[in-house]
Amino acid sequence: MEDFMTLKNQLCFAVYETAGEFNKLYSSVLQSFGLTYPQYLVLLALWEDDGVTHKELGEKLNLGTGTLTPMISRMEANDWVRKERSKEDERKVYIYLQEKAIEEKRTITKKVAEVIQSCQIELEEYEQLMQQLNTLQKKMRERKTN
Amino acid sequence: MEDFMTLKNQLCFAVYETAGEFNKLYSSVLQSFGLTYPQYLVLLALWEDDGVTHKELGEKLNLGTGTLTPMISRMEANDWVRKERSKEDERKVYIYLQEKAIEEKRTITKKVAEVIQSCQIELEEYEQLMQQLNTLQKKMRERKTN
DNA sequence: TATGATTTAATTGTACACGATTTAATTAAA
DNA sequence: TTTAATTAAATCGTGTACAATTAAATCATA
Repeated sequence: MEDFMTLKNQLCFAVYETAGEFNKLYSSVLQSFGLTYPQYLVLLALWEDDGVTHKELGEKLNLGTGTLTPMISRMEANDWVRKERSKEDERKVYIYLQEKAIEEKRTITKKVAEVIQSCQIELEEYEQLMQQLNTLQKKMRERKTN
Repeated sequence: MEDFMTLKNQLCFAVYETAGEFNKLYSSVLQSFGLTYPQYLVLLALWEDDGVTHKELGEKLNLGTGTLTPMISRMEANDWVRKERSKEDERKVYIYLQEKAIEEKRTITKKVAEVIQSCQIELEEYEQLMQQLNTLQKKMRERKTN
C-alpha cells in the first residue's frame, strides 16, 4: 500500500516539478533572445493568431490582466509586440507582433525544437501525455463543487 | 499532419496549464487555512520528514534559497514552522514544524483529499500520469547538452 | 596555523501569477 | 435620456521563482 501523502507520490507535485523543468529547459534557449518562457508562450499565441485583443490573448494563455498587462509592456519595450487601442471600442486593446518577432520566428522555433529533440521524447509518449493532461485539466475545471 | 507550433499542441503548455489548474484547485482549499499552494508543499515535505536543513528541504522541493528563504520566513511568521541554527555547524539551519502544523495536519489533508476526489481521477490514470511525468522529467534533466 | 577553497544561507533584482480594486468606455433599462 | 449595469484594461498588494551576489562558517592544505 503506497503512501499517498508522500511528496513524491503526489501528482500535483509531479506536475509542478515538470512545469519547472520545462521553464528551465526553455529558458536556457530563450535567454539568448532576451525572452522569458512565458513571453515565448505569448509569441507562440501571436504567431498563430496575430492582432488579437488583450482579453482574447489572456483567455488563450489562461492569464489574467494582472499578469498579462505588465508582461506585454515588457515585450513592448523590447520590440516584440505593439499595442493598439481599438477605434470602434476604446476599451479594447489589440496586440500585434513587431517585425522583430516575425523575423526571428524561424530562428527561435528552430533552437527550441533542437533542445526539445535532445530530450529524446517518443512521439507516442508525447501524444499520450498531452491527451492525459488535457483529460485531467478538464476534470479539474469541471469538477462538481458540492 | 498536426501543427506542432500550435499552442494547444505544445506539451510544455499543457504542463504549464495543468500546474496552474492544480495551483488554483489547491488554493481554493488552502486559503481558509491561510496557506498558499507552495507552502502546502513545504508542509507535505516536513510532515514526511521533520527537522531537515534548509538545504535538504530545498533539494526535496527543487527550490533555491532565493525562493525558500522568504517563504519559510512567512511560514514562520504564521506559526507553521520555526527555524533553528545548528550548534555543530552554524551555517546550517534546521526547519521544524510548529504545533499548529502538526495539529492541523489531519484537517488540511482531509480537505485537500476531498477536493481531489471531487475531480474523479481514476487510479490507473493517476499512476500512469505520475510515471510518465517522472520519465519525462528524467529525460529533461539528463538530456545530452551537445 | 594561516590562507584559500568550499559550503550554507541570506540578500538583491527581475519577472511572473493571481485576486481585488479602480477607471474608463459601452450598453441596457427605467 | 439620464442612470445603472456590464465590460475591458490597468493598477495594487502579496507571494512565488530564479540567477547572481554577498556573507559567514567550515574545511583543506601547504
